[in-house]
Amino acid sequence: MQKKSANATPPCPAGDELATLIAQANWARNLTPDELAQAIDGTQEKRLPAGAYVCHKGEAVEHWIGVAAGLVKICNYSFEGKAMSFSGIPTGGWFGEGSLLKNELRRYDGLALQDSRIAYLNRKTFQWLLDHSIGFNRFLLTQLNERLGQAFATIESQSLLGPDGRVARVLAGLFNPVLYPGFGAQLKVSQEELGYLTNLSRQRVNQALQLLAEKKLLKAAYGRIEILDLEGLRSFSG
DNA sequence: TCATTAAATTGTT
DNA sequence: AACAATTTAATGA
Repeated sequence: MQKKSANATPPCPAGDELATLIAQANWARNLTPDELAQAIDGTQEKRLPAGAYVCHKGEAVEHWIGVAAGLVKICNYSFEGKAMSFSGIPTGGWFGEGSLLKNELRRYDGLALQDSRIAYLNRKTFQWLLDHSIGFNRFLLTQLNERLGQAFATIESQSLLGPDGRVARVLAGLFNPVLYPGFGAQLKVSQEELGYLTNLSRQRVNQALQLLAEKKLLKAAYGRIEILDLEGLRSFSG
């Protein structure tokens, strides 16, 4: 895939590049010029190679994090490293506002799946925007509402669908943001991990995968899943 | 680059 | 839950 061009992490880009970046962000559209300037001023960009951590579980949350380019995997651990859920944040996505608002320690790891450019907006600026910008608040409201909706959708499908449907739905959700760039249609997920995600036994996951494979919706390989029909997975309800 | 070994993942009972 | 078979990753010549 990608040849590693050494760890030569380039220095932070010129300010105007960062400015362009912020200005194009969804949440920046409704900011006044002054607010936008503040946002840019309070943001720092880092370039991270694939495999690097964007943020760590347990650390004090000092930044709101945006994916300027690349792909970040958010890993959520429930107990001591066990049961996990994760989702992908594609280019243009911002996350971490929940922990920032609640002033709690970060509850997940963020891992760059590709070489990525990550924007860190510091807490002080975040607070300032919260206090001053209606547009910013409007964005947060929308984003939080959207997350709430997704959470409900997940809960709903968990109780309404059978085991096979749950596996299909989780996979579809997983591939949703993660699929696009250089991954083809493959995602590295073991059947055991899928078990954690769906609250099913590994054996049952295996069974579900065989069923879904029969229906030509996916192909199961060692340690990874190849999606053949994403739409079919989404609408699978058997 | 290739062979050997260890670790991880899958399929089956 | 436990076992065997298979695949990948790591190691060293």
